[in-house]
Amino acid sequence: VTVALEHAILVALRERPASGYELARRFDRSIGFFWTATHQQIYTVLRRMDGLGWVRGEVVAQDDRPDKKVYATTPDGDAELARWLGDPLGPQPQRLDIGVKVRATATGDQAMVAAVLADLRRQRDRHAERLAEYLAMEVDDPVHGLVLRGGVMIEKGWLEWCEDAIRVLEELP
Amino acid sequence: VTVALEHAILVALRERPASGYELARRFDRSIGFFWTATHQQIYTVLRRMDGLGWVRGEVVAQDDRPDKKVYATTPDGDAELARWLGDPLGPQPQRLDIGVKVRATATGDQAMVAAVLADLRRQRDRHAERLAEYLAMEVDDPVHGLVLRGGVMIEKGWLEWCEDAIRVLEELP
DNA sequence: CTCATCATGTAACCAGTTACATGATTTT
DNA sequence: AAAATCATGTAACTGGTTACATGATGAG
Repeated sequence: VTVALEHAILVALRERPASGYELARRFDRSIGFFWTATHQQIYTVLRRMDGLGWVRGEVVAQDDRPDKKVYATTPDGDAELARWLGDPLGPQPQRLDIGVKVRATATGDQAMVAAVLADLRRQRDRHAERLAEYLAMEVDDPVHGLVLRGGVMIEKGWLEWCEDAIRVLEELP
Repeated sequence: VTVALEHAILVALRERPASGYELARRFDRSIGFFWTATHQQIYTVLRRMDGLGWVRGEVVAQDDRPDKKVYATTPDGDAELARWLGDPLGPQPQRLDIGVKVRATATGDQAMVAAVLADLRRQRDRHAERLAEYLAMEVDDPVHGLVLRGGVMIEKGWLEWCEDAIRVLEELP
């Protein structure tokens, strides 16, 4: 295993043991800055990790809600995480749809430019929204602050770039 | 088809017709800012696109080198590109290994912090390198300039964040 | 009684990666 | 003769997405 959801889950479970359902919600928030995952995938991977002995799940009965299976990391899981941390990361693959779209306008007609402009405006608004969300968050832990600043940096960068792109495409021909 | 390599290839072929081999090299450079692809994948996808009628390949004999198959977009391919451009992009999935690694240090021991620091320094150097590369490039086309500024923005942002992260992790406990 | 939330899964599919393979031509 | 570059592919695998499915519990 080189790099996958497994390690993100190990990190999350070390912060606090959780059920698949709870993990899925945490992957929509803080951890989701850097990694997203659906509940289907999380359940599947948790079972595999249990089989590998990296985590151990325990059924917890609940009165007011359906029962849940709470997972925690094992020493083997911690060892695997340490191994992965020591493994240097390769170059991150870039995959940016909006960049491809913008590039298409270099040889595109009026209609294509208009379509990309519409998408750029949507994208700009989305980044502005997320930036506002991040700026409203407060954290005490220095590492979480660092992670948050990463999110702010990304959103701010893209927001400015979208505005730049809109300006360029509007004044194109 | 919602969003995939196909559209990046259509954009590239509209800029200039090319063989699979040539495309693969262009995906290592300019287009690679926003999309990467191996030659294996490119050949496979080109054949499928030929089957769909989005591109048409023509064998070109060469004296000094092996023959090649040069592809160009067709009207159907252009139509498919226009359709995709009009289709609003969904939220881009974030997947950032280094962010997961940094977050692991929040509950990690000394050895884990040291491992992540080492990776952060490697990552920082890589971003600095790429930033220098981008800053050395010159373009005339306004759209290509825009795309290049996007690359600069990303690299600069990550470079600063890596430095931030190194500072935080060094002064941690 | 119905809807929202909590909770857990299976199955089919797809895009992309990795490993393997072949052959022409040019340069050293 | 060997190595580098140009050129094109196939096959197996894997991580992740999408669609489908079920059931408990509590709130209105």
